[in-house]
Amino acid sequence: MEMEKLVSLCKRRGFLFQSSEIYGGINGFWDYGPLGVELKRNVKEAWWRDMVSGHDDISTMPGAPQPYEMTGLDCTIIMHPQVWKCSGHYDLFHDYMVDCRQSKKRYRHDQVVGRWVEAKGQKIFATAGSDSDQPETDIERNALKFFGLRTKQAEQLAWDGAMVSLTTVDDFAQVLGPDAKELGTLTEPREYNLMFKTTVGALGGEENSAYLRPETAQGIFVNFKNVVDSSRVRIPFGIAQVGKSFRNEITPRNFTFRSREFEQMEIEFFCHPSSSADWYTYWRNRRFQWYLDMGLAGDKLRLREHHSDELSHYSTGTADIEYAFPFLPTGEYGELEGIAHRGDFDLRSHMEGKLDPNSNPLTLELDANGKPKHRGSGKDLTYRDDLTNERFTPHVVEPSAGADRATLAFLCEAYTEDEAPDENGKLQSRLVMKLHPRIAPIKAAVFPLVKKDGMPEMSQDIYRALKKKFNVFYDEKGAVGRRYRRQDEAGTPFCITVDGQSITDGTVTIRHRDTLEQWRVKQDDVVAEIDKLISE
RNA sequence: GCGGGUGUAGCUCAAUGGUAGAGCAACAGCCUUCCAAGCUGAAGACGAGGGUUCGAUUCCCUUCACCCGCUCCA
Repeated sequence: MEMEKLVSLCKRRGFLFQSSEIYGGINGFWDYGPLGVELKRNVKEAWWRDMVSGHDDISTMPGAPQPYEMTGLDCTIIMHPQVWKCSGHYDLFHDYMVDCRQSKKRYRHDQVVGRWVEAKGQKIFATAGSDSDQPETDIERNALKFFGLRTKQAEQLAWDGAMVSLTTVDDFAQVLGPDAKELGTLTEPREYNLMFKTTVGALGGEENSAYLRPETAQGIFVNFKNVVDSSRVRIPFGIAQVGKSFRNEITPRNFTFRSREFEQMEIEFFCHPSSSADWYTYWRNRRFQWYLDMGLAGDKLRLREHHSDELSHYSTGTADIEYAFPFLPTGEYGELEGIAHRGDFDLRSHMEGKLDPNSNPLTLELDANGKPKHRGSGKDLTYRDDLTNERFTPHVVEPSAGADRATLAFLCEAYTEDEAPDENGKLQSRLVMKLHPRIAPIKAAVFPLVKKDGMPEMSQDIYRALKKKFNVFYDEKGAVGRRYRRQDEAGTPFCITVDGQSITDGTVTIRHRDTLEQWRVKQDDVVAEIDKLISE
């Protein structure tokens, strides 16, 4: 399937539009149209229903170590800036970069080092990149090469001062980039802030800076104590949240796959350290099965367990659920959801302060003065099991899913071109979105076969009866075959048609989107029949 | 961020330095008793900004977006 065809269909039928399209669009932002909003809502509601509100707190789920509780949360997009400092996002997302126009390489501004040097009457700042093992040697070699000198002519280089960072240089016109042959190929340092920055308060300056969350997870961690204190949940339990997150992706691409504003469906599952590995396995398998149940099947969907050398040392497991999106090269997969065993990293970070992710065991990251780099809340986020009287910092298993990515995968999987017979029995091409009935935007369409003989009236009665429970669509215009085809493109799984026989015996036909089969049911049974068909 | 490509109606595509055409879709009617493309009618577009020109959708510059390849991806 070619991606352009799906993009075209999404726009034509109102699944997805480019954001701000009348102004030329904005890179990395997408809008859901009338059909798309229903689809995405259904995806999110199916997730919430299956993971949270429909979860059985009493029974032991297959594969789970024991019964567990699930609860929800909806927290703000803007939080205290310290949240992101302790979580590690602030440091990781905040860099000044310079690009070399000639070598196409990109460097951290503060990690490029160099020396002022003069030869042949010209003074330049020769540099070496941060990956250099011997910066002094590399700087000299680059300078010699630039001036067209041999190694034995090194005495012609008149050095001015010691090796310093590029941050001390204002005029880039005299800078020789680490991999450049000419001067002035480096761009001005640009701030790469992967978090969206905003200002709180109408008069806010820099000290009032805040960030749009790059993930929903941290809101759950900082509310962990609130939930425990207010809801009578006991460990093990999970807190779920669905909501928007924002990341300044460097290269948004591939339709909605890498968007700058996107929606996450995340669970933070809190458990005793001794059972966290079992819970990790449970969630990994549970989440994989969910996508299978929702219609992503075959070898396009896979569960990829990270190798041990990919893992943080505090994690005993991470797995990605991946889908072979049509815009990716053959054999490559894109991430739909990551399930991570995160140990006690997150709760400890918000108690103690930003932890050094390279330390083992984990310790606070300190600044140049030996003080904590980012101070934590100081609040006690440990948990006391009042049956055993044991106090511990819970471990966390995090199934983190992308709502937009899941929606996109369902759209890709559903897109089907097949053949169906026309009125003469001749096969004609057909475009059909084979969406799972649970997520289909429209559950059923109701048609009078022709617009006379009482068929519209009977159809409208059925439409109204269905509308009380489902999103259904009524259409009486044009040839019935065309109406079927329109619903096929929207992914409507069932079409109900009132024909001549309906008027005499009170039965109507139900047509199945994928098989084109039709069968008759009594008018009074239509709602129950559709309900049954959608729930299957 | 770099290189290449593409931007004309809702979609797919034409043509042109001198008022932009078509097919399909959509809309209003007509006709139709089960699987798109029957009849009639009306409607709808040169991504944005600037320049050259008497005149620019066309030539030039800038910008925005999309696609491909690199780069990046906590």
